[in-house]
Amino acid sequence: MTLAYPLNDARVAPPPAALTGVMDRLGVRAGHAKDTEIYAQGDDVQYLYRVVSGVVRTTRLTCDGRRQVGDFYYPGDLFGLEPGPDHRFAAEALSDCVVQSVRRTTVRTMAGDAELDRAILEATSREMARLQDHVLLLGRKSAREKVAGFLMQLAQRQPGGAVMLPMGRQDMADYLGLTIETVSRMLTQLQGDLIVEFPSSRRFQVKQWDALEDLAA
Amino acid sequence: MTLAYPLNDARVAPPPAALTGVMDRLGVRAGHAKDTEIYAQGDDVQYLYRVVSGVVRTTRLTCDGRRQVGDFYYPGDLFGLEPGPDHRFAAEALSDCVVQSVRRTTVRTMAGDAELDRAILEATSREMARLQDHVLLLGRKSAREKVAGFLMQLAQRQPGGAVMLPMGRQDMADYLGLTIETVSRMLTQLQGDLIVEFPSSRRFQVKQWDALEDLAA
DNA sequence: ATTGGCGCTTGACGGAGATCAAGGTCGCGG
DNA sequence: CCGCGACCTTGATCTCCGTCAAGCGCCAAT
Repeated sequence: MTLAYPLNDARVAPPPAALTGVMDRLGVRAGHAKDTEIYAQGDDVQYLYRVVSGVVRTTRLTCDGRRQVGDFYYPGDLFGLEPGPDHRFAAEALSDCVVQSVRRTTVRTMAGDAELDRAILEATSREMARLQDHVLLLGRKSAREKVAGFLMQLAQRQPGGAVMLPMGRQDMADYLGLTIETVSRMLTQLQGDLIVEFPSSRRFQVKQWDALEDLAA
Repeated sequence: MTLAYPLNDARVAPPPAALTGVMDRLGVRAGHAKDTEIYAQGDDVQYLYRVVSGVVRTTRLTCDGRRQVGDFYYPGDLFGLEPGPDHRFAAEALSDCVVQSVRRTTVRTMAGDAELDRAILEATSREMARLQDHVLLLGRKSAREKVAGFLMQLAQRQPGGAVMLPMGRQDMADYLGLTIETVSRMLTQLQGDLIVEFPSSRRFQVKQWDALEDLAA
């Protein structure tokens, strides 16, 4: 029995081969301008999507206007994998981006091969792992830990020197269950502790990986 | 496009037929005493489980001892449906309980029928819906709203008059990302507002369903 | 170069919820 | 019936983070 859960590679690993194959062959490309909706909260779940370029975020709005960001999707990531008949989260273009999509029914009829069913299951499972991590993050972590954990996730995706932050402070805040002010304060604090360095507000570099890992807990 | 998300029936609906069939035929029953582990965090994912009697909780521990409760499972519910090769949450008997299990590999070889694959997918999807709701709950709700929402969930499961609370205050707190004191205060507050009534600490009755729904948002 | 606007940071302050510390209640074994 | 222990509630205080309000830096349009 392990007790430490330092990193979740669900976020890094590529999607299952069977799905990328279908996407490659049948995916229809469409461009989406920054901050436009790809599908809305409440829409029927009909398509399966893949990011080609740019970044996508999923969000959910409560009736009184509070916003929760579900996740961010990068080139190569699948999204729109939702269980129910309708989308509980909306998907929006975080930046100008290109997205491929195929009808779910197409995917299903292409199947019969359990191969593809299993691939969807695997992709869904990966989505679940993200959600589980998100639950722990939101439920039991301090602001500082949340922000540190978030930066670590990003840095894992873009290994090497400088890491880009495609999203603004508000998106981070809504992902972490914080306010922009708190996010900003934690960032300057982490920078003050020489754990991370921000040459500009949308770009950073990890200075002490071990300290960041410790914090993210 | 709908904006309000009052209730999630994922929690109420029965599991897919194909799986209950396999469980009925092949499930091996085992008793578990209160507060004992059914599987541990980090264990290999090998079985699929179903609650026969009693209640099960899933929990995750951070290295520094903070605890997050994943969910509570009632008779008829499937659990142990986790994506990765190892369990990220442990499962424990909340009360003395009886649990049925089948090997995943058994389930898989029984398949080939896509029927069963789809059933697992559906069950997994339902699990995801729970997680999505949990994320919203933890990220963007006040203590009062969290507790109200929790009570509503329970009441939906056990329609009719008195609702039992199988779990203690600590388990509620760890599910909601709060402390026992805060949970307790919110309960007395909700009772003071005549929204709900506690004849004893482990049993309650909803007095104003509409007010409770409003609160849960 | 000037201006305006937007996104980010910073400060001062207040409040929701955590922490610390007693009690209270209930159920069980003696 | 009594007493012990686990669980729950309640109160006092503290602290982290949210709120409110400037101020700053950067880019784009005039």
